[in-house]
Amino acid sequence: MPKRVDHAERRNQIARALLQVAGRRGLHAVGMRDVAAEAGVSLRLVQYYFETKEKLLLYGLQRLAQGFGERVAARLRAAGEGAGPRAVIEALLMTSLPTDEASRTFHLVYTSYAVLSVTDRALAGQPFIQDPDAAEETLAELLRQAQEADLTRPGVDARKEAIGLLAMSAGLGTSVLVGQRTARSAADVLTYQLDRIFRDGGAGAPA
Amino acid sequence: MPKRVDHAERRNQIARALLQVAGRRGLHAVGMRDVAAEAGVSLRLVQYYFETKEKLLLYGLQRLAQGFGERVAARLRAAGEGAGPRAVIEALLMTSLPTDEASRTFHLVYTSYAVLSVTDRALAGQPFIQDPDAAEETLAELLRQAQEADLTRPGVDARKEAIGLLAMSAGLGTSVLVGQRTARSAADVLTYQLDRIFRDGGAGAPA
DNA sequence: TTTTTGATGATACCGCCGTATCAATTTCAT
DNA sequence: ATGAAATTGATACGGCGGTATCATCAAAAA
Repeated sequence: MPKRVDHAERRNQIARALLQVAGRRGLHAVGMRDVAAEAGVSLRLVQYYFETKEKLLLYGLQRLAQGFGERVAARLRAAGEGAGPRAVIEALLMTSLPTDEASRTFHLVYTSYAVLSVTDRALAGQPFIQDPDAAEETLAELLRQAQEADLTRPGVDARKEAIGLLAMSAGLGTSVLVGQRTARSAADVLTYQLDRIFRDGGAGAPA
Repeated sequence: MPKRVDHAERRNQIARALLQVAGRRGLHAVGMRDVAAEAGVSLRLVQYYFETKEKLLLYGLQRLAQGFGERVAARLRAAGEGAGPRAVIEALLMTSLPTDEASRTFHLVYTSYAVLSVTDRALAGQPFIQDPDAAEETLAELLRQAQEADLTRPGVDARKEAIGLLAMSAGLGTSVLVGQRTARSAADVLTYQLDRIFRDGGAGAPA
């Protein structure tokens, strides 16, 4: 009968616009009108697909996390098939560092969301304990596997290392974002930690 | 001549009010009127001491960093006089974790400032590379001293560890803030790292 | 007591932002 | 073509937030 349009695709297009503007001018400075303009669409249409701004933000957050997951997966694919635990862990940690535009936006906007979630009830729900929790679990499991394969040095606590590494990469990401240090030096610090955890001879062995 | 009032004290009072409101409702939600109400003062007076909101924010940021420094110093004093390098480092790292109301506010507001500084030119200046840079330098120097005193395990890179520890404590602080983990478990992770860096037998030795 | 400074009050301007309204118009599968 | 869905347009409301104005009152030092 009528005009058929992929609803989900439109929503993603608009959410993408939201993240682009947020990455450029900061999430706090993003208005509905800005999103509409960035998406090349009328303000009315943004209201049409997301009745309220809050819903738009929520959906944007989901898309942001999803995009991050896809970038991790892509990096893993690029690392080859039977990549060892260290390569997987490296992919996970390095992807969150603000190197290119995508990861920069991710880090900035994600941090903005995190700050908002502390005080705003609407965002305080699951979205901010779900994804990081999953990452922690994944990383801890990878470290445990590495231990069983005798790839790690003695005295390594898988869970504590997982928590520490994720926190460190997040903190490093922020320092890169604010211009305190380069992405390169941040990556070096992470590599240093991995060299400490893993035995010599693995991928990306120490100098 | 006329009524004499401690100008600096009034400014601090107002700035304190700003930080209190920011810690409660988030920095993004703080208005001039809120600050005035929190300080028990008229809106007009806030304009009187800080002509513009931007100046108020800048001054608030300074006060925030200053308050943090004072809390570190206090914790050091409490740790005793001739505290070893590890105790000093612990004081530095643990103070930034959101345990009580003061440190919680510090972390939240400081992170908000950091996010803003990425996109807003007014805040993008020194204030965000100055203090963290100083902390990094201090920490690196402390680690070097510990190395010379043979208190550390072999293979420790003082600077990389300094950078890593600061980033980790910042990241852990955020995860505590958003409710992902407790301050206690975050502290455990930091202790674990210090146990790894320092030889056994120092203050706060491993179990 | 006068004079200078601190402090207040009420109020308004202006602009932005989220939201709402409603009619009009384009697009397409049937 | 026709009818349902998609999309737009113009526009407005109400609220809030930073800033400005100006007159006024209080206080304390000279």
